[in-house]
Amino acid sequence: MNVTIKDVAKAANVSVATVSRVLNRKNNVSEEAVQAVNRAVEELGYSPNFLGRDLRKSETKRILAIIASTEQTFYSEVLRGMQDAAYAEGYDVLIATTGNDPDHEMHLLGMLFSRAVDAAVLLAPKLDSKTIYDLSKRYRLAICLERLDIKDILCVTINNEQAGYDATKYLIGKGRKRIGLITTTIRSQSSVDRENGYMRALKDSNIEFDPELVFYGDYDAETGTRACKYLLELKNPADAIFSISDTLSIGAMTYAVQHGVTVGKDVLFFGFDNIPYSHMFIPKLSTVDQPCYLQGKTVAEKLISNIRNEVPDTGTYMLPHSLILRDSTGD
Amino acid sequence: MNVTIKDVAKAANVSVATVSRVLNRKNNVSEEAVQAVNRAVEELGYSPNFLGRDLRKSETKRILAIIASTEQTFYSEVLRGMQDAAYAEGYDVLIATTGNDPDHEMHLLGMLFSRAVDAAVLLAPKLDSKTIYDLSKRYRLAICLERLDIKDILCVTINNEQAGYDATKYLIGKGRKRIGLITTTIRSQSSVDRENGYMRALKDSNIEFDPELVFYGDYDAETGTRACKYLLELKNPADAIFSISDTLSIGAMTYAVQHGVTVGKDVLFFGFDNIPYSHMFIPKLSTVDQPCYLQGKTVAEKLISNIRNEVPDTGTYMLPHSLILRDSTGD
DNA sequence: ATGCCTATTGAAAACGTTTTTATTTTGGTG
DNA sequence: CACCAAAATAAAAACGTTTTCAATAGGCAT
Repeated sequence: MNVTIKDVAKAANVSVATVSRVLNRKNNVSEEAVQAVNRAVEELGYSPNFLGRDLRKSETKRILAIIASTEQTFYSEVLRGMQDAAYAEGYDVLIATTGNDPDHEMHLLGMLFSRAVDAAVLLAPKLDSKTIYDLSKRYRLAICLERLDIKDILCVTINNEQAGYDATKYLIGKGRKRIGLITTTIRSQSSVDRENGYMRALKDSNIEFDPELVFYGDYDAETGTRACKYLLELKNPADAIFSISDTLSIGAMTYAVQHGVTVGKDVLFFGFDNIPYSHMFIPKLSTVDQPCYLQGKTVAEKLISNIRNEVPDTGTYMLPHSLILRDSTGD
Repeated sequence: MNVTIKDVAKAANVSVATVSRVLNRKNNVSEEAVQAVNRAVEELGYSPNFLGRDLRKSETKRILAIIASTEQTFYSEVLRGMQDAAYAEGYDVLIATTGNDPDHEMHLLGMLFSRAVDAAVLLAPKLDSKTIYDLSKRYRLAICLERLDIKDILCVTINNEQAGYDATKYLIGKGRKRIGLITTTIRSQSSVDRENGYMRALKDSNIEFDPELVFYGDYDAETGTRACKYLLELKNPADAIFSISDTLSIGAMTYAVQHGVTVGKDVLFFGFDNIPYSHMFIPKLSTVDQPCYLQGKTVAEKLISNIRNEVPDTGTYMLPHSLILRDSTGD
């Protein structure tokens, strides 16, 4: 029914081995054969079945990027970095989403066990560290944008703790003492790290930590709005708000603007991720920038070299972040 | 090196055929054998190699969604719809991005030719219609969110022409006569359709089309900002602006707000897509809502049933859109 | 002419499954 | 106890490639 390498061989009057050699640009084949095979391929409209090839070669030249959802727009640059690096090495990057469901995450990792891809990158791991760690011993697996509390697994990220510290410290430097924190109930290592940075900055400045100033919620702007309402209506309200993501900050600022609060003066806002909207929203949001493209590129490069090398690189690479200062902190 | 079905067979003291039957839950196998095999699988940590399985079965149970980039956040819901439908049928959805490059799009479709996936959905086709059409005759291929100027290929979308008409007509109904249009230089059928709808609405209301009122640019907010500046600085400036995407509208409104223009009164704005930010941005943006999740779900369902059926459904399905009226049109 | 090396080729093995076909075992019936 | 059908199993073929191995042909030095 479907045209296979055998049909091509027959049409070109050569053996399947020769066809394969031509198709894979091996050098030890006569010009004559090359012509004949190419003509036959053209004529029959043949395109090789990778299922056969992959099986034989035991490789697919594909790597899988596992993300939570395509909603968080800031994955985009990371993925582009991965694509570029992978493509340059002859690999394709496939993306799959977990919806933050550990079971689904495991299901997708099944593609790794079953050799449907050569390697995988977790960009929002929800499985427990031990599980991931064990898997990383048997398969080519890396973490990006996050880190595990277990070391010894290839990991490309930023120092989220330090970033949280830096942002909070900046607000404190502006004379703020009641600094609210908006974070998520869904725990990720990066959130925890950012929170810890926030704590350390307070401690560092002899400001007592007030649990009332922490708001836990979802990942969307609406949560930011509710959080802001809550934080500003406290008996002892917040005079600055640090969120672990720009989306939350923007939601928060929405509330502030609509309730006559002067952003950047009455209350300062600091976000995280430097998403495109953070500088489109008025007032513009101060935020922490992380090198998305570079993280993606780096993790793909290292992972692919791990595929090739016998002993894999299991290091942790923390790329530099930076503070972007805009209207929302009065800059 | 790696544990295969043979090793399991040996360990369980049965034939590979029996192992396969157990693993695939065939009924004609004794309870005894089931136990033995399961024990062996457990012991050896075996997980089947899909390259072998896929080759033999000539199917992968995976479908590929090809998008431009993960940046346009509104793909997210479409993909979720596809996932849900696919997952329910035992399929996985893989996502790959083209960056609007037709060559890369073709490269990705190679996964279809080479049987690395069972079917594919194009969500932002950049290849020419004829090429796609020809491919759709040989492989399971569908279009979503867009349509081709060639019929007779499975396609799930909305009536973009009508939607463009509706939005423009609404602005006209508000007494506007100088209606600007912000659109993209990158041509997609949906953009063209929306533009045509805009034209038809003008004609319908005996407003002469003025090419000066059309601004072509990129897909980002910054373009919207520039466009707005241009449209408001015309000798005969715009009193309403319809953009083919919310991102453009938001960029445009950013300019208006910053230059003392009262949005929803001095100038009306109408967007497209109803992205989350459209109602977070202040003022809130009036926009066209399209049923993203449903389009994704529908196309996946129909495509999978096409995989199964001998003669495929090649119909075009236009799902209903609706106008969302908010601040930016003074509602 | 003979032998040897190299370039090119074809036959066949291999990859790890599923499925078909053939064989053995089981259990029930006369 | 013999027979048969049904159930369970094993052996082998099949999927479409790549790669190994062996064989052939041709060119060159002796």
